[in-house]
Amino acid sequence: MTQPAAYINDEDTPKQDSTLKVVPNTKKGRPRSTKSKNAILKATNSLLLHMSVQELSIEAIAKKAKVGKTTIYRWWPNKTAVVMDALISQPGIQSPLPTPKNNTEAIIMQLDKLIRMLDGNNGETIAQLFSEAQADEKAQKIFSGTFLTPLLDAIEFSVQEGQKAREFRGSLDPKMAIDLLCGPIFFRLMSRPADLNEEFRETYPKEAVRLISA
Amino acid sequence: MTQPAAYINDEDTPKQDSTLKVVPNTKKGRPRSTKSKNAILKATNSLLLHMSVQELSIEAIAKKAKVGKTTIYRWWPNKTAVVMDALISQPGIQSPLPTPKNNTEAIIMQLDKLIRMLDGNNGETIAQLFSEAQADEKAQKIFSGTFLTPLLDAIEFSVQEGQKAREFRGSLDPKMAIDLLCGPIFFRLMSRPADLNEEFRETYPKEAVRLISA
DNA sequence: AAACTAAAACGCGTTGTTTCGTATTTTTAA
DNA sequence: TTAAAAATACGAAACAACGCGTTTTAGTTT
Repeated sequence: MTQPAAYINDEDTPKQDSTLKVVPNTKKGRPRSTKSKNAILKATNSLLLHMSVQELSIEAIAKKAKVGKTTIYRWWPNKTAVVMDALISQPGIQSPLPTPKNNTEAIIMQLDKLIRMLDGNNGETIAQLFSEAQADEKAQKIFSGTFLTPLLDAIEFSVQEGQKAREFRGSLDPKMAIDLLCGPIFFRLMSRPADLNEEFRETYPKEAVRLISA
Repeated sequence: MTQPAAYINDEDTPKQDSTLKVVPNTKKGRPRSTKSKNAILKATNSLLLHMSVQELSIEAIAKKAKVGKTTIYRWWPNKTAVVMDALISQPGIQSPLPTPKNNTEAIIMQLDKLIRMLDGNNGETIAQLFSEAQADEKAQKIFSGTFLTPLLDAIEFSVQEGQKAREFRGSLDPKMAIDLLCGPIFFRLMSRPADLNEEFRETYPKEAVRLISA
């Protein structure tokens, strides 16, 4: 499966990344402040309740977190990375799924989880990150690597397993299947986010999996 | 059906709009320069071949079109409106469809046309406008009013007609049908635009209409 | 006379970077 | 064992660069 973005480090195991951010690979000197890091992520989530990703500025985060801008720029390559980190640092956002009894159920559970994640304020933020990624290559890499690709890979895996097991139509291109399954969700997120509600969450996943069934 | 955005005027029939732009309602004095208008739209399209909507600035348009910024701001409320106008001013972008023999065919033709429009540079631009609309209410109004709503209304109309004629499943919520039909297209546009190619255009519309068929 | 035109300059706010003096931790060496 | 040195972190402040929408100016077209 996909690795987490390399600029996200465990507190004690810094790693290297060629494209995103150069992280010191020694342990000399003063270690970074966990307090500052947490304050930054917390401030980011707090500010995102009242403004868009685009409106959010590094300056505002620094001010709210009572932290220097330098500290932020030292640890994240850009705003997208900070916001992405803040998102996934929220408790409950990456709750594991129970074991499905077949691939149909697996798909349904994954779609249900996705819709839950996109319902509400986090959904707005993710839509804005997705948007920002359209024109900004760095943002694109971070958004894809941290969020989109892992998500789609997991679904593609279930699709392929389901095709092997003859639960799903084998003639269907897996990429097409992903678009059929996820496209409507993201489209609704971006065009009528208010309709991404409980009713949709209860009806859509079953409907969607029907579309790819054998 | 939906009206075009009111800031888009015929050369000789200026209209009023409360929200977007106040347009003079008399015919006294010097009329606006058609040359300037065309130069602005042409310069916008030209610049968009090499940069994103976000990178594009009103200043750059004015410079390229050899026009004062004042002239642009007098006739369009913001960048989104200029870009939207430039897009639809392109020849062939709003080619009328031949008369379909039933609603199934109507849907297929509409989807085919949409995919054609989104394939290539215009697709990138539309994705960027869609993105910009996520966080900017003015951009949202212009994008929806000029592009998205008319498109979706037309498809919804065909869906409902098809349901009356028992071509499509009557149990399906029309909004859901629209998401099923258009979602995958826009999702592919924003996640893997290179895959919005001829093969997709030939396979997807037929696949999609199958999903809502009775 | 009225409404337009291009061009230039304006103040404002935001951006990412750099510089500053200081704090904390590890390494070195007495 | 302990104390100085080296390394890296920290927050605050100042920086230049940029695009924004507005205003001013002087000239043009109907």
